[in-house]
Amino acid sequence: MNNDKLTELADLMFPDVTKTIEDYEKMYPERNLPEGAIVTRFAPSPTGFVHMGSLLGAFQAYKVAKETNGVFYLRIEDTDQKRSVENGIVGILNDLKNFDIVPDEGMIDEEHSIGNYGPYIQSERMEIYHTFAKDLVLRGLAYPCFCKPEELEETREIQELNKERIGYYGSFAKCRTMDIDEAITRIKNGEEFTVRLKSPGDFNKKIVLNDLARGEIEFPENDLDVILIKSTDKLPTYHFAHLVDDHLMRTTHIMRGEEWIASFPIHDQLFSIFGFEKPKYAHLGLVMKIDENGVRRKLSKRKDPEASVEYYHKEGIPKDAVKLYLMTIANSNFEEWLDNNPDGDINDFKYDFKKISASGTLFDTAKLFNISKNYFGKMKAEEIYDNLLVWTDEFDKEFHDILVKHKDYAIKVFNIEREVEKPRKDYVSYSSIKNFVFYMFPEYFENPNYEFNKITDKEEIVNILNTYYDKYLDLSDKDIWFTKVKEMCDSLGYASNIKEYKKNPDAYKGNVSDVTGVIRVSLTSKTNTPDLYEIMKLLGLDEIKERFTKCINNIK
RNA sequence: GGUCUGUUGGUGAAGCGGUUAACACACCACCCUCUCAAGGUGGCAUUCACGGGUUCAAACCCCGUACAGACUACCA
Repeated sequence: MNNDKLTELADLMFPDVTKTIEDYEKMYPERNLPEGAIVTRFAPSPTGFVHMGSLLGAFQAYKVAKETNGVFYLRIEDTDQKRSVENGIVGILNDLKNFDIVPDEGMIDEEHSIGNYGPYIQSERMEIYHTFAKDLVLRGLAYPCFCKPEELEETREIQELNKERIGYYGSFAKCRTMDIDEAITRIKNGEEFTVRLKSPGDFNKKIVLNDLARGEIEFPENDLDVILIKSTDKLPTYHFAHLVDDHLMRTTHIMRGEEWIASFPIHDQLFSIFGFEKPKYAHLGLVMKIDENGVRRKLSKRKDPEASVEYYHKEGIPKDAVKLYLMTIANSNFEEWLDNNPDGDINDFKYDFKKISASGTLFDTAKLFNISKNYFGKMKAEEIYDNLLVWTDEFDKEFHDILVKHKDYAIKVFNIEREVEKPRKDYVSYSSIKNFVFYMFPEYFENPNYEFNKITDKEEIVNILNTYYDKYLDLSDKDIWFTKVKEMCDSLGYASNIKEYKKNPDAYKGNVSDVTGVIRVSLTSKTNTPDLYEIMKLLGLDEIKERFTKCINNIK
């Protein structure tokens, strides 16, 4: 009896629909992929940048797809205009690219995409969503809802007051039972409406999610008549878009943040209603931080600079170091694997859904820095030079020019204590390098700020520098260099043997380290540097003389 | 209020009924040493949020409680 009415209603609600679900099934056939191939996606809003937590998810989704010869694609979820930003897609693409994540399919710039399952931007999939929604209306499983936000708010308040479950369900779902004729009339009158699911669920029945990361989770069935299509822009809500897009794009695995666990019953119900094959789900732990008040909370892109992926790019933390860190929080057995495969490539590590940590992870920059240090420790001087050139070109032009000008010299500087058994590990990022090497470049040594500490007396400093330059300076060999330094110590009343000095400190003015300290500071302005002999050799006799003189003249 | 998730040292965590409760980062001490970094050695949870129970035996199983978090939007 109702069929004609239902058809009239459905046509009225979705005048733009010209195709059927069948048509789309044909347009987007099942992917022809090898056995076990996993199809994943990253589906951000076009906000222009990627949040650390999102990157972690994208990183894992990408990794799994690559490992199984599957597909990783980028879908833009722009159904909420408030979240959209100009050039938002390109920004996201860049952030991903900075971490070597290049989608196989999806958007490639603000307007274009690659792949056969598009459009990959939701605002262009309007008719598709409407086709699916219309099907539901025709089957009596969705209906127009004319409730105003104020009315909804009212029901909510009543529910709160009576301590009832909050939401649009059962007798609270006013439009659910509306007469079709009335609905038709109201639509014809131009009234705005949303499209709601007529949920067949029973809150007293249970469903189970078999989460890849967490095991079985039990829920009551969904009985909320959730909104599928919004009223003003006719765009779908996340829940509906998830169903339509992930089905049509043939996504096999949904890897998303744990904030989505609670809406699983809705999603599961939607897939059931359409009889679509259900994807597998892995809900990932959130990335947290401890804020100023000592409270653990979700990393926020507004408050925390380190939440933005761009931050690491600017800091010059090598992307591979960040990836190593991400992997350690993604899979808890990764660190052990790395220990056993010190030269192993991250691509050789096998991702394991069971090793996803369920609890929210505190973002630990100290750990990241440590990983980065070790990473720098393995790099060759030439590599550092090349990468630093790229980094400075973007972030420190002045330093960039100096590096270009003194290429060979700079590489030698980076090579101090590098290609040896136990290379030094002090660089944590490209941005930190300048602080470690600036004094090696005359351009940065025009007005040094000397940090003398042990020996501070001007006359003594002058005496040491002059004596050293005149009689003991010898760079022909490291042993000879140090022997000479010690000889000078003896002649000036400093202990050349530290153990001797410790036994009887009062017998001396100080010890070798105090004396080399003076030389070190006069040459570099700093008390902590790499091997002094190496530095002096690189600086050369002329520069040493100049710096000694400068020091003597400038010291207060 | 409802639904769900989580809780092992400062941090990330291993553990899945019998362990001295791995490992890594951080921290501390000592050693090495021209300074620093690195490296070496050792220390750092008598105890696994708490309270009951099951058991010869529990961080691991069961039941409560507490705390933290997520969702409960015409946001994703």
